[in-house]
Amino acid sequence: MTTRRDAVHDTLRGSSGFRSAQDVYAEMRLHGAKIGLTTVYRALQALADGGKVDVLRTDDGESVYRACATDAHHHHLVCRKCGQTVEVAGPAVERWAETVGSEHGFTEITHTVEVFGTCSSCSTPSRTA
Amino acid sequence: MTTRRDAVHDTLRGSSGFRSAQDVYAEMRLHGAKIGLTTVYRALQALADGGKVDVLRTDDGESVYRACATDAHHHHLVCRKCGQTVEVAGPAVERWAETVGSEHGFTEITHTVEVFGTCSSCSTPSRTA
DNA sequence: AAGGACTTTGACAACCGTTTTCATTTTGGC
DNA sequence: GCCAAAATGAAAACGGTTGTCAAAGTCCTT
Repeated sequence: MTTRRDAVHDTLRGSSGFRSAQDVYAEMRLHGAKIGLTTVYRALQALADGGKVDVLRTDDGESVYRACATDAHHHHLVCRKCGQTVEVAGPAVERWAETVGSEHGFTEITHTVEVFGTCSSCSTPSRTA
Repeated sequence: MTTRRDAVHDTLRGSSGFRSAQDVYAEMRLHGAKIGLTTVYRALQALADGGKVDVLRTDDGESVYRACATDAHHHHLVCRKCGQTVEVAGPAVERWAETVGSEHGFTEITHTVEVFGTCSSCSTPSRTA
């Protein structure tokens, strides 16, 4: 059954940012779910393989996952403080990547584009109190 | 002394693609260098911190390094077969990232952009014999 | 319902790249 | 030559991730 996998997917949907496998595991346990870390990893991989969630790597090599609102190709604008993420399209970037690639004789072009910044909530100094 | 660090830097310069710390270490040992893995890691970090080399993460979480021809901000077009890398500029992308970020109220925008493809040498089928 | 084959699960160990530790060596200054 | 500070590197520690494998669950057939 895919019950566990769905549970993992649901947990991910409950968050607006990217979460690590261990985050998801911890949260599920907090909410009383009976699930093992191994299963969370497997569910996340399956979800990622099926294009149900997006994956990216943090600077320290951790894989983080996020349930995307759309199946279409898109990129992310991630707040480096709170992790809040906005899905953004970048047609211009897609074209640029293709162009740059073919100019140099490369084929089967793919690309990774992620934008980081500090969101308005986090950039308001007096908001931390 | 920075002798070891220079040696690491030189080794990196001898390659046209991104190399992992362990790759660099292995190659240096092959060429008879007396150096420890720890030192290679430290040298690579120092080089990266000083902006002397570019770092990125492979899909499996390994850090790979490359000696850049320029200190200026640029991106990479990497062959997914042989690793050959071309440095590319993308002013349009820089602007796009800024625009997208500020449209959503984000500040201090940074971005990661890498383009992957198959280079002309690697895409020629009969070249493998 | 019972039996059996196949799948899923999860505790735990193994992995692997990376970082830390710490004793030793090297370097530079006096 | 001597001492203090920095660099080195072997080995241990670390941390996220993956593999192992036996136990549990599921589904189909009888």
